[in-house]
Amino acid sequence: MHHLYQIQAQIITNPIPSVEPNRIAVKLIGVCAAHGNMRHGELIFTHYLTSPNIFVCNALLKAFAQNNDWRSTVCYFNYQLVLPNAPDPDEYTFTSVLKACAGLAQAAEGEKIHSLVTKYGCESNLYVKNSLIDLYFKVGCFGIAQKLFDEMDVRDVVTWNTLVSGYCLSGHIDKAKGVFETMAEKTLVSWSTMISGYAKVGNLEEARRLFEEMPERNVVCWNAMIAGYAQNEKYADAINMFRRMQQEGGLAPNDVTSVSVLSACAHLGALDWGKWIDRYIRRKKMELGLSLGNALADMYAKCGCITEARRVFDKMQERDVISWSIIIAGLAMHGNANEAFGCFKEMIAHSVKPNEITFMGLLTACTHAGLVDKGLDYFHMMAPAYDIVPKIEHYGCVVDLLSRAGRLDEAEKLINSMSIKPNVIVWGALLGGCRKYKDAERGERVVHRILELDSEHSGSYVYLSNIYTSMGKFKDAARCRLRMRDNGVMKLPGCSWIEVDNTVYEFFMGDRSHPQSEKIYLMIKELRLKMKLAGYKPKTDIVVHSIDEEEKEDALSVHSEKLAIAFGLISTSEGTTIRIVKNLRVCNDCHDATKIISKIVRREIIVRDRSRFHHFKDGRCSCNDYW
DNA sequence: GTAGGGTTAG
Repeated sequence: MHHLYQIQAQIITNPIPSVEPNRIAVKLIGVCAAHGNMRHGELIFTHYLTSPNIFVCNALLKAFAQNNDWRSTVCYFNYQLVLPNAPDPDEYTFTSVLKACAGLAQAAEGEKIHSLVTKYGCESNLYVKNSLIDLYFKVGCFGIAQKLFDEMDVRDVVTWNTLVSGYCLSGHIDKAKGVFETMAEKTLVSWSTMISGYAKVGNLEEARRLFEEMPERNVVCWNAMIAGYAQNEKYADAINMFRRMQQEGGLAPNDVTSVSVLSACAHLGALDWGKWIDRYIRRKKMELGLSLGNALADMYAKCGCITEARRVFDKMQERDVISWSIIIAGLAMHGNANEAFGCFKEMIAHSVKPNEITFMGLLTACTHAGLVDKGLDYFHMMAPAYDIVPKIEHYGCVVDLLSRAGRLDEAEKLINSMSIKPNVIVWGALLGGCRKYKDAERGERVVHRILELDSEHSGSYVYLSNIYTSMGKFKDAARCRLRMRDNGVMKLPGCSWIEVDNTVYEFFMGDRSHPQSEKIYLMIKELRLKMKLAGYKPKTDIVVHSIDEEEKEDALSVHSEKLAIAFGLISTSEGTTIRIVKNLRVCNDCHDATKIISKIVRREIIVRDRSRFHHFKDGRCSCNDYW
């Protein structure tokens, strides 16, 4: 980048008489675009050129379009139209601006440009036609796109690819497949388009089949496959694909690959892999742009390293709403509510406008710290101050906030006053409060509302049966459980992960499938003995189905996180921090047990559950038992 | 000109 400034300075102080300034500007803008520094490219255009010609105008538009800055592309195009001495747009101009319009999915603007294409006689150009087809697909006008395609006398492979991509984007995957199969010539782009098309509709088997079948592969199709897995919650598959890419592909992962893999790591809590990518990024000196920086910060936050997340965030050159939202949500997950609020203030000071997701972060920060009124303040601030209409997720959070604090009346009133139809999650949050504060009457009412919406809501059945049991209505409780079984209701099985030596091990409740299972159970037995000596009493009252005390205790001791912790203890060296990720919320008993275990074995144990992080150390937890 | 990427309640 440095030499660019030198060249530029030289031109300004010492213009080369024989060279037209526009020619130099075209080159400079090209360099700026390649470096992603369009602020500078814009400067060259606006400040150092007295009479830009068509070449330099096109170079600018192309540069913006290349950097996905579609708004600027359209903006400068419109500017060119109204400027008195500006050159007329040509087919190069239109390809750039049509791409930008497609990116913005602006139908009205697109139609306006289409008419200009005709006016300036560029409609017979193949590039322009291909761009028009793409545009019409992206604004949802399949009919017009197909008609333009049908009317063409000459089509190239890009024309066909555009058609396939258009049908994929609009969800007409079968139509896309039909076109794809009739194509005489297929390029890497054709295959990648189909692969990502299948991935987008969740058909990973078909995506994979095409991937295995294709004659050659580049980074993009590997990325499409990895991203497909990551976006369909098959995070382990995404990472496995990434491993395979390195083993057999002979291709270097790029920033897009890293973003997908980091997202998978974040979801799995696979810190070792995440750190590996971080080192890779540094080794390859990849630029920490918005996407990559955000993905990296989010990975660290979700893997329990909030300090590291903050370090990445601070190092980023540019930060957008997403960056701020990630860091706020990260702090919230770790229970650092005040820091999250501080970050929000900082964000506003940097004049970044918060979005709905930012507020989710703030609200969860309040939930995890039990700051009810602060949460209500944020909730009521959204619409008037920031023009964000609260969505069902925000209501869910606030109902949760009120319910946990025992303000059940307010919570129920809020639900009944909602302009959106409350869903199972909102009611479920209230049900949680009813359980905690033993409000059986309200609880029954809520259960009925939930079962109206979802007859397979396992939590409701379990709750109802517990209520009946505690009231001594054993027959009702039994009937409830029977109904649950008859409806085929299954509780989501508890599952925990632990990463040891770059491998993610998965444990289910009562799991005995692990090769070291015997050792694990021996460890649990030993721990249970030591815990008893330390005065720990299992909280057996939460176990519904068994009667026998001994049996209840057994059921508790094989919760998946206990298995994962036991495995962690036998397979890592003394003093190492143990990191567990869990798909459900950690139960009361496991929470107590883990606190004591951390003291007995003198280890820090970090558990990420469904909603937050618990840092167990020396018999205490960072959540202060509020979760 | 056509393919691949980041944040969202329980």
